[in-house]
Amino acid sequence: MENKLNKTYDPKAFEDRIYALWEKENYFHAEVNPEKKPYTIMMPPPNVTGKLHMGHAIDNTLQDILIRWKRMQGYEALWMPGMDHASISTESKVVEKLRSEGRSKDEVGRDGFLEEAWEWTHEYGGNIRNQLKKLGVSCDWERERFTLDEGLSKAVEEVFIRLYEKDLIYQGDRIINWCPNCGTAISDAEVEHIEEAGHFWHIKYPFKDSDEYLVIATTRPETMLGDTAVAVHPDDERYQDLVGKSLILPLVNKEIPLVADTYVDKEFGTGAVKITPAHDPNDFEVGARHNLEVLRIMDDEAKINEAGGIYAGMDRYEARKAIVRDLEEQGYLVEIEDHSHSVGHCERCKTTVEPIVSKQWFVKMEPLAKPAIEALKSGDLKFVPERFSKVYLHWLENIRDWCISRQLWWGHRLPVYYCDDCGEVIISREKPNTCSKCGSDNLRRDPDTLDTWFSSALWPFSTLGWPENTKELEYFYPTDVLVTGYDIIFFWVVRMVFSGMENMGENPFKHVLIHGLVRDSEGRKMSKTLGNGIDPLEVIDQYGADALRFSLVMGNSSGNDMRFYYERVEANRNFANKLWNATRFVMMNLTDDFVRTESNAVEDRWMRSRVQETAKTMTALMEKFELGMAAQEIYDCIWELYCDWYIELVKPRLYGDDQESKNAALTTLLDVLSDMLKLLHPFMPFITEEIWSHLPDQKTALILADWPVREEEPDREAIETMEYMIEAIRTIRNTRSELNVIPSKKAKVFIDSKDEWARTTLMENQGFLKTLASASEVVILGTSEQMEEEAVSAVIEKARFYLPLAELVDFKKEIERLEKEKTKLEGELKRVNGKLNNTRFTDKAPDEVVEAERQKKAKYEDMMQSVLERLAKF
RNA sequence: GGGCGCUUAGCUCAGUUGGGAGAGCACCUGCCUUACAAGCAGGGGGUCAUUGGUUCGAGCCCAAUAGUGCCCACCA
Repeated sequence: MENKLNKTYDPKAFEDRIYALWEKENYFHAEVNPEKKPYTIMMPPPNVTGKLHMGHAIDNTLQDILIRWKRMQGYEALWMPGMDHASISTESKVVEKLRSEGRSKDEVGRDGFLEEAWEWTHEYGGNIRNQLKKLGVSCDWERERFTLDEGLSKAVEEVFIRLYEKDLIYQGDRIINWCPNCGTAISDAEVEHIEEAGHFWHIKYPFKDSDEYLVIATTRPETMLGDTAVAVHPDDERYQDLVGKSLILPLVNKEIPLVADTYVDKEFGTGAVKITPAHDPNDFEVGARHNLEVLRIMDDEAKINEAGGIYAGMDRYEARKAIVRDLEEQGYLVEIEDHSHSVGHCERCKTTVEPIVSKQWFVKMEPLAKPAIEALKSGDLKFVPERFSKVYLHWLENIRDWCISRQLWWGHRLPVYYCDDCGEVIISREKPNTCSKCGSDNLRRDPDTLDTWFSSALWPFSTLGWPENTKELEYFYPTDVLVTGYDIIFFWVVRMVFSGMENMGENPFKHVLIHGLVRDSEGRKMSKTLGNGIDPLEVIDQYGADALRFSLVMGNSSGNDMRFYYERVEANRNFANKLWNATRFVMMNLTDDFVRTESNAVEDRWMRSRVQETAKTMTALMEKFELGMAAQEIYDCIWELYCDWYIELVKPRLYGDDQESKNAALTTLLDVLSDMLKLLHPFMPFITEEIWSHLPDQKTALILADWPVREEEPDREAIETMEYMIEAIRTIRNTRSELNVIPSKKAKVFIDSKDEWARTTLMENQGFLKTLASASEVVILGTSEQMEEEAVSAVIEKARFYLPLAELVDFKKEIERLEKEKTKLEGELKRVNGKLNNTRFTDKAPDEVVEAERQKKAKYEDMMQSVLERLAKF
């Protein structure tokens, strides 16, 4: 066995090698195994052509921590990876590529385009996979799926058909959000509302049969070309007599009616609203109630169409200018008011979306939303942190039908056929040869594809083989936890839940662990346009994946955003280095004559107890998804307890002649190190596995090791002793440091104590005072002995130390220090007594709390007495 | 308009059944102590936004206020 570690921690030297080893040994693979309990996580599939960013990094780090931990706990842990075809995103990239080659979609045709898209997918599809591997993800690559796989496509088709047969999918002319740039309909969730400074144009609409007119206000004057009515509130006295009369639509010179509808807010503006059914969702509803004509005045590129008369051919903003100008020239424009309002933008390309009436396919949401709401309310589905369930509920309770058809080619094509002879709509798994109604063979498949989220909604079961009744589905579904950012709750979490409920009859995951965004150091969202994104791969290259992972987890709480600081990564790299060197230290002392030796030394028992304590605390935290706090636990255990204390405590034994004691110390060093590596492994998988491989007698890889929680009572006596010794060492160090005594200058330590236990403990463990508190000699003062006054004193509970540092002793300073200590103790005693003298406290507070206060009081009183005795000498 | 966060040391943040305020970084002092200067030992620094309430006891629970950020929404 290679027994040497390089002198410095260099993650690049082993991270790739370790990952390759895990992969080669197939450690990430999970199989249906009736002997074990399953634990399943579905990886949110990244866009196939995407590039790893900090969002992926935090999301996958959290999942990897959970899956590695559960694997170690003995679960059959499946982490299902895969990628998303990302229709709109990929399609626009391919279109862009064609354009750069001087070609276009129409030119290459549908089949040609899909060929290009597949090529693109294969070219870039591997990138993010390899980038994820750099991060250390232990997902089951053997099971990797793609949303356009044959199996997943079949699932999509099946769900579409089943929903259609249940009347939960329908086709209709409805107002949808149209992105003129992407050239497709998008769903409500894909619209981003941004508050913008705009205007209110107040416009006169004259009555046909009189000189009177109404003033309406609009933020989108160009839509007036499609006005087919003006509406007022039925109870509005101002307009009671006018309802039913006709108005002349300015510029267009068309007659339109004045209708009454409760949708109108009497208080808002003039109380009269222009109605454009084809370009506004509310107006569409009003139009439907009053049988108004739905007049579409824009084409798919948001240019005014033929219906717009002289404005035809103009872009919507051009038309707006022209119309305002013409209104003003013709005396219809009353006023232009500044007005700030929120405007919908395409979530992907940021183009202002145009509400347009269009024939599209929709999912009827209400019946699907109900079970999803119930899943949460019954406690079957839980958000961590809990507050996000409110977001989830609010969305579901106000949900509108989901527009699922997209005018794109890259995606799952609708299993819909139209008969060009009789107009029949046929939904079919296979392309029918003839029309089921008229027998014609003049059939045409719907050119549209489905919203990408329609397929990702099925991810938790489609990846396990649904609609086939596979053994994987039976075993791994429902999954245990879904990890994702809060920005994806509407898009994905909600849709997975109702899809799971509808198709599997079971909610797809028990817990949803929500994390926040990784922001830049100034708190801004990382974005391409701002150029403030930090590339995880660069961070890994510079500091290693373990340091990055730890930085994304330690000291963070779920659901909250975090700022990214290189300083933090550096600190965590230093932590890795610390562990590396601690291991090196242990290995250096492992000589050939080492044999495992049982140990009874108090510091060994103490260290073993403390690491068990850490293991138990971490487990409890991780069960509550408190990964940030669990990380803090192991960090402190390794750095503070093991490196700063334990290693220093046992050094004399390692350098001494007592081989048995040395072996016992080494045994403890190794055992504890081994437990700590296990505990740290989910968080820092690379360095722990690498170190592990250098430890003696390891039979399996660390990734397969057991989670080191044992049924063991902590050694109370060892803990009490060591805590006392640590306090003694700290107090002496303090005093020396205040006097600027360098460690190399040793001094005698006299112990003055009436307490038998304290005297014994300090004397039995005087070695610690010698090595860690620079004591040249430790001496117990007899009861009658008087300490020379040329000594500095230090007080702890049950004992007083004298350090005879003659030339450094300054009575004035000594008195000052004692007075300071006295003041501090007075404060503590005042607080403790205040509590204990309050009968309401002693009566009502729990016994253990009162008892703890009594013990503190005894301790402070003891120390106070010691301080006063010493002061009395001067 | 509705909802949800946040406000704790100079900076970034932890602090989950209410019981003596923490970490990392930064700062100051002293150490090249044979694992580690990517280190060691020690130190300074907080009326936990404000006000009121509940409680023997509040950073934590409740109410209000202020500042700040995010999400939702069909305010023409």
